[in-house]
Amino acid sequence: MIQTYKPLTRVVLIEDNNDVREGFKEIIGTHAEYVVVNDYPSCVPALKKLSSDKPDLVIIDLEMPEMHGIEGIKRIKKARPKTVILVVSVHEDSKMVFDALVAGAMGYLTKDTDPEGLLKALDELMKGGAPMSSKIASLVVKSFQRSQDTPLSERETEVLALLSKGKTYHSIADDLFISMETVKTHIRNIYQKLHVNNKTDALIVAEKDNLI
Amino acid sequence: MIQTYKPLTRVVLIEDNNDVREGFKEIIGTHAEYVVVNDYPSCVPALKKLSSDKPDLVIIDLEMPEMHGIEGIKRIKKARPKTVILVVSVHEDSKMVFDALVAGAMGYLTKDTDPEGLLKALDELMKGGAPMSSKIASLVVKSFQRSQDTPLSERETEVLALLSKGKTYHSIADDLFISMETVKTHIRNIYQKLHVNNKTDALIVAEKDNLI
DNA sequence: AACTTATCCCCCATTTTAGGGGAGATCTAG
DNA sequence: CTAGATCTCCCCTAAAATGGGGGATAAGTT
Repeated sequence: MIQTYKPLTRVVLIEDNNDVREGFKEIIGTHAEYVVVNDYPSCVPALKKLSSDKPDLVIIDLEMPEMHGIEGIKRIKKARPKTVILVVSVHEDSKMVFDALVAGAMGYLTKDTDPEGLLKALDELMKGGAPMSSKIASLVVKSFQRSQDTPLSERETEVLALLSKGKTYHSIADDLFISMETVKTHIRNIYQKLHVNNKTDALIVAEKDNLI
Repeated sequence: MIQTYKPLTRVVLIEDNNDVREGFKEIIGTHAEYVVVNDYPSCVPALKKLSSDKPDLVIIDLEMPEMHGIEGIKRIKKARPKTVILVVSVHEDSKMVFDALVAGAMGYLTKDTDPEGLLKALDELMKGGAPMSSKIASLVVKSFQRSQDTPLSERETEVLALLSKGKTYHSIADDLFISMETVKTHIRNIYQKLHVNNKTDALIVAEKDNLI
């Protein structure tokens, strides 16, 4: 019998805790479509073996010795851009989550995920989805939403948003169909309300307070 | 018997297709924790009744007559910031999705979602999650990731990223511990590579090509 | 050897920004 | 109805920032 139909998904695990790693291996082993080709306690050996392991999917922890998982994700994506990466971490703080996604992770589970949840996430990933634990998903969605209590008026917010895209007063004026003088006035008022006196500081405050 | 424990979650439906709306009503009616206090074929009447409906959760379509769902979301969030909003739409294009999330939606389902999926999403929302169909989730996650094939070097990308935050050459130099002259050189090279000759255009290209 | 990258320097003109003044129209809230 | 906020526009001026041109050196890669 010739097996050409549906090749197995090659999985690599990178997780420094031996028990957790073995647990993952066992869980994934129960699923017929996945094969764990290798597992490592650190990114360093995993990166060395990338070209022979040829993983379709990497499950990676973040807090690990030798090399941080975020750095590992970057290097894996650089070497093999098509590899799908799933983070399994205890961290639920936004910086860690966003850094991981920016680095190239497509999914992010917290460690309290149960076996079924893990397998479901793998299936979700392989069909092009982006599985996330609920806290992670809400972090991500909230990152799109701006603060509801802003000192700025709607028009000012609009001007600040264009300013943040690197537009000059002149092009903001064109975009909003108003004169450059009006743009200047808005910006002066914005600076006053945000207690700053230049563009850079205004954008730092805007970023911090989620005004745009 | 005094009922103080676990008040029902008040749900409002806004969906112009009568069949779909009735379907949702029926599905949600099967769940003991939710009560559909009202349902509307348009945002306009829904907004008028907001203060008496007092919804904890609004399920809303996007393409509707009289007022677009995005605008409806904005107004609902403005009037009742704590209301949780779930979009159920056929649209899977990124602009629509991001506009909805920016406007204040916490979840986004496509219309092929089955009844169990809908109820699961509601539960997820009420415990602070952000349920999304898998295509939507992957759109959202991908929005964090930058293009893998950039003409820019790592350092140049770094400089461009700081430029995009509104930093001046001087503060970029400080941030990267290099001289301002070096920053200028990097920026000149960036402009050449991106075929532009000013900051605004560079950032437009960067945005379009996902370089930062 | 040629190329890319990252770093730094000079000169110079133009563009952009910021701060000061004021003013009229509209709208909202007290 | 009045006071405040918002949005619009104008004048003047000076400082800050940008961009374009010319280099150069050192490290690293192909």
